[in-house]
Amino acid sequence: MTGTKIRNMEEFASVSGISRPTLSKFFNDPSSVRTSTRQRIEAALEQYDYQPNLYAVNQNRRLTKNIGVVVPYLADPFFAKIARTIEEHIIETGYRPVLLGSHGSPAMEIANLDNLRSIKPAGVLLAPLGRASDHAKIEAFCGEVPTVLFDANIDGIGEAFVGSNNAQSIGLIVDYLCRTGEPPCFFEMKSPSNPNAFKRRSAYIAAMERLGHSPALIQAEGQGWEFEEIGFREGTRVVRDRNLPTNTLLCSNDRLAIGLLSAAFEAGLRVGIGEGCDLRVAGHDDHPFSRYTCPTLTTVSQDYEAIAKTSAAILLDRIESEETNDSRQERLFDGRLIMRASA
Amino acid sequence: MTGTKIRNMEEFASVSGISRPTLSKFFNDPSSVRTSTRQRIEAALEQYDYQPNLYAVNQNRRLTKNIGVVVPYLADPFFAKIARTIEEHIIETGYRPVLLGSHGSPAMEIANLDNLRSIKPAGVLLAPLGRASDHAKIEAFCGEVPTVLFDANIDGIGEAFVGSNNAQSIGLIVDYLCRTGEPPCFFEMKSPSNPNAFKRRSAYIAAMERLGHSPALIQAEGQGWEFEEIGFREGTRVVRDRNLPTNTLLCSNDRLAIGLLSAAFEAGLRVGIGEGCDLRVAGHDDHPFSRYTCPTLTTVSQDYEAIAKTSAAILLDRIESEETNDSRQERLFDGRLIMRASA
DNA sequence: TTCATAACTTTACGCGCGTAAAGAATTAAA
DNA sequence: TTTAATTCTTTACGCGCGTAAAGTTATGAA
Repeated sequence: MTGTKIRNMEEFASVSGISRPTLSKFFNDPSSVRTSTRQRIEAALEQYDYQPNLYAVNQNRRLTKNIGVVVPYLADPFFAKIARTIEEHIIETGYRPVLLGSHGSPAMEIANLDNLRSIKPAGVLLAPLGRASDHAKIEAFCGEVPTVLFDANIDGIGEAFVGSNNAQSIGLIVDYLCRTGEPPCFFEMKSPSNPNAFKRRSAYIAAMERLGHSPALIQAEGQGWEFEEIGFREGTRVVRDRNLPTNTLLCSNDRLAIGLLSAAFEAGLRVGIGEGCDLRVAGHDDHPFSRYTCPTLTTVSQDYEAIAKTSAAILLDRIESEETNDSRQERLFDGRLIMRASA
Repeated sequence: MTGTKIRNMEEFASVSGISRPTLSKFFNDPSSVRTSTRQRIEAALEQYDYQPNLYAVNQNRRLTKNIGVVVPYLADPFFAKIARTIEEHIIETGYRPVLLGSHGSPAMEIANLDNLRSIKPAGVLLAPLGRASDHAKIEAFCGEVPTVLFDANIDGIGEAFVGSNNAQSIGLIVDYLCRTGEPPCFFEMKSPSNPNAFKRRSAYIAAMERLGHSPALIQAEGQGWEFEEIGFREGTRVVRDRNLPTNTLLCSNDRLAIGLLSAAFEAGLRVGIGEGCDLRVAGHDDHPFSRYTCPTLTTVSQDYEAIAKTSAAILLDRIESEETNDSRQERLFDGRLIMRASA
């Protein structure tokens, strides 16, 4: 890149001594040209500053190298982290990730998909909002664009689903809590927007019954994605009323637990496993902030890496094999117990 | 949208009875055609499902309607929030935001700018990493694409800078802390990557001297963007050594404070303003999680909304007036004291 | 050396749209 | 009603690249 700017592929062809069709092949897939030719082109690229015009390229390709990544809420570090991991895997394979957040709004989720449609993505990785999502429109989108769902499942929609094995992970922490103290009651939202929440509730009930305990649910009012706020509000109420059936609370997710811990702290309750503690609190997800709560939060970590890697791999496989799938696979990954100070 | 799919503008012209050049004008700027014509087109758009091919459109335009938004770290809720606010303002004005995070890596920051270059953005809003950034390459980029910096300034680079008035906001909280208890010492990173950190340090020193106190700095070792971890580590050390010059700590940002609070909690120190408290801790930024720390964190909130709105407005103004600016303006917004329980 | 094959060059067309130019139709003002 | 200004239609070209077809050159095995 000695600075000489090249305006188009024609011009680059003349300065590099390679014909334009060959250059076109090269830019689409460097390995599709002879090694000696590739080296000549790469040498020329060192000298001249040229890259194909993205818009001209994509206009003539039926499907682009873009891959949409849509998550419910980008300001949630959990989704920011998993989205980032997915992005890395996509880039490695030579595709271009396009990251979009829906900010908890079903309308924006659909708007994001519409926006993606206009950039003709090769495929989309979608973590849907869940119950609030416009299922019909998402299904229509999946009919047009190869889409793999992750994190939250919608039955039958998309090429595949990749997520956490809530039955296993909740079972894991229920076992742990029962083994080390009083059986937990389950702290969740009354009308959660995420399908995982329902799975976790069922998994909690099943685990409790398996161990011969009777399940108990504490359900917080509130809508939307301000989970900490909801956890704090309901936590304050629970602590004030002091009519808990047990001293152990298992939260449906870490963000609720963060709010709950804050409420317990304000009320002067000691949370933890030691002597003199009033309450045990556990979460689920291993949220990035759960290491810094007071006390640090015992939780179950999802296998981010595996979920990100697998969902990207399945999508790319579907894209490159071009086969319309008949078998919609569901891949679930086990959680891992993260023991900290809160339970 | 009765479902009849239209393949291109030509086809839409024939079914709508409007000539293609007029349609082209309409899609570029609906107000550029007569009202009656616009209504006929809009009526046709209701019936037929058509939208111009994004790639064909942008190929022929010198500059697109894309606006890049680059932040240092998308997994930081602070940046996620301000980026979101900026996105909203951009969408309102009919442009398309393209959100990119640099994940703390200067190389990725440059890669993001290179990626943006290839989509020919009309302009870019950039919150640079700061000291670690490749200033030369950023400057070169700003020479090609109208760029407004926000959050972190790099002297002389870009069309403008929009950020917080650190002198004011730090002064504000130093005043408050001195008024209500012991003068604070300043808790920060020894080699911070963000230019705001230096401004805040200077502002702290200036405020202390103005009030006749001698400033004291506590500088945490550590690199990168894991501020909570760094705050926790250094916090643990500080608490263990117990050689603080004062019982009040002002943290350079909330994420350091979150780590510090966690360390204080683990060490059994009582943080807060009441009787029997060992320590007061304050932060800066009003991080989304600072409402849920234990105790809740007293801090200074940045004026997200104004920073987002103003930086977007200045950029759009520059884009639409097409004038190469000679006067690089810097706009700073005052912070607001958020009094909570920690100080 | 011979020859089949792979890889290349040359030529040419098309993608969907921006946009310029010239003439026709509409609108608003006189 | 006449006239001038807008706004439209028609026609045509170009953007930068994908890609097909036919001919040419390079490659490597026999």
